[in-house]
Amino acid sequence: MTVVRPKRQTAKLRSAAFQRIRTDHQSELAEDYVELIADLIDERGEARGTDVAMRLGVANATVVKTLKRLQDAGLVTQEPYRAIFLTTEGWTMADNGRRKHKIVEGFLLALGVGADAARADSEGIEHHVSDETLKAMARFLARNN
Amino acid sequence: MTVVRPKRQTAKLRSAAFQRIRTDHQSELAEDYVELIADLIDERGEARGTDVAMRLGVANATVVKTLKRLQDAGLVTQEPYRAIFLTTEGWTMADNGRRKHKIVEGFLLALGVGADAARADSEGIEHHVSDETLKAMARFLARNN
DNA sequence: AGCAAAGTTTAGCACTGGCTAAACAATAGT
DNA sequence: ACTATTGTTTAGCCAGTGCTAAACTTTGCT
Repeated sequence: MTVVRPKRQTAKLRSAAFQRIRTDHQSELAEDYVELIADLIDERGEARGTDVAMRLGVANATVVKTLKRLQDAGLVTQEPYRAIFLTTEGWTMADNGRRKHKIVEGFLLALGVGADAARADSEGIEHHVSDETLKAMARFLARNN
Repeated sequence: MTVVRPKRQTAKLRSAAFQRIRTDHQSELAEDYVELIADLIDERGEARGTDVAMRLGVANATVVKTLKRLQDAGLVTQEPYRAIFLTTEGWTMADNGRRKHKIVEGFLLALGVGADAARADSEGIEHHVSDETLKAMARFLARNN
């Protein structure tokens, strides 16, 4: 049975997209946390670990552990048994995420997707949208306001 | 400092979206593998671990380990030192993924996103699109063919 | 003030998905 | 047929993200 040999040159290029997805996944969780913490602070004046756990649907202990990493990453500050704060860097990331989120969700709605699906899907899509695509969505949104 | 207390009832609902993202992530890798294996079989007649590793941009050993899991999951069959095959279930998943992929990528192109970004983004977005959103994209695509 | 309830953290486990280095198998060239 | 090259698997490491149960703080009530 004759089999075509691989073309190694093109493979490397192709893999870039997958590589981006993997690194995206790393920051994804961080963005979700930071965005959610920002929302909580805006909504209630403070963000507590339990609320984060609840909204994310994970155990308390998981949040504690993740917050430690986010703290190491310089996105968040927290004293034991206290509320969570965002650093400047954390706020930047949060605002960025929220901006993206809003565009993606609005875009889906404008496309005719129902409110529930738009909300749920935008949560996942948000992290995989390049600037270029985001601009295209914003353009569409502006045309179909 | 007065702080508004959490509303627990709504939190549970909100967390559903995040929960879906987490389960999505679990199947995401499987879908990527299976889709890629299907492509390789179609393109070259067979899929080998090395090619998968190359295209995914991942070490060979990682692929071996993952394939073992996919085999346990009933998506793939493989003998040591042999090519990889998809089970019926594997083909179903692959075809489904490729269908989705095509719609999402085509949609992004129709939206005015450049070819490179469309390809890269669709790879990531593909896994976070509900049927409803997919239908909306297909509709758009049909209108703007 | 003291104690019970509620909230938070720690400890320890499991699994996934990545890696490198070393061992092993298959293939191709002489 | 042998050997060198290439391809594949195993072994063993690490970090991330999840969990439960137990320990420890804080808070609120009498």
